[in-house]
Amino acid sequence: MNKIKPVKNELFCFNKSKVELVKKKIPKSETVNKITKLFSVLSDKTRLKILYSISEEELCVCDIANVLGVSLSAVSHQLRILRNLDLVKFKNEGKMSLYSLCDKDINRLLQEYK
Amino acid sequence: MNKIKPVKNELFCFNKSKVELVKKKIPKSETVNKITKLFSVLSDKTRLKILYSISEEELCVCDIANVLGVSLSAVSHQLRILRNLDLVKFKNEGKMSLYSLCDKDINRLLQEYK
DNA sequence: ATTACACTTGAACAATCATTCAACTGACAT
DNA sequence: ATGTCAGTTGAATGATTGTTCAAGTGTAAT
Repeated sequence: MNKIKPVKNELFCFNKSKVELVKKKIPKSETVNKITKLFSVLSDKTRLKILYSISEEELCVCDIANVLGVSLSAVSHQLRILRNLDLVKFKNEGKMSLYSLCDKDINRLLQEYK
Repeated sequence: MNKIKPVKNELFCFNKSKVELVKKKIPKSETVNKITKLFSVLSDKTRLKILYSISEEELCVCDIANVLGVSLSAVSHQLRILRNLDLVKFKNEGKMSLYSLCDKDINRLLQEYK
């Protein structure tokens, strides 16, 4: 109690040579960004379930909403995010939009962790 | 403008039999939770870089902080999250804590997306 | 005992994000 | 042309989350 610690306690210790070596093993920031972005998209329950839903057959937005039990709007918002990452594709059929998975790697990943 | 739409616009369309079929293909909610939790942990740059740093050799917290260029405190907070998911293990050596990866699957995943 | 060191931890803050609501668009049927 | 249907979109809101700051451990050396 009442100890005084005037200086920021963020200082160095470290094994400099080891640190320099390890630094080289970290992927470049562009790669790190891409990976975290992908995992971030996969880290939401609604989006993950959407991907499972359309992994084998294409579905309209309304069907997806019914499968998941969430609102149309919520699904549509999440589909946009999935589209932005090129994880899903869609085609218009009459008034409906039919969505399907368009990334084989993702499908493999999904099946692997199921 | 000024159109009046009194009712909620969340209503049904859907191919009922298809919906019921697809519902069965979605992993049970416990599984979905586990998967999203894992991906969520992997979706942060700091945590991802920590995992890359200690994927081959164990490091003390301070060295990790120096590798990433972030504060000790930030690293420590993130290490706790990684510990909670059993992705990393650590041992005390004198005053230092040496952290290392303890999940082979994760290491494979990291290398695969690098 | 005291001090320094290598962390850990809780509270606070700002930023990000998922969902809802309401309005809008574009296609189709009448 | 009007209305309905399937979906999109923007704004608002509440929740979650990453970092910082400050204080607190526990170990080891003096």
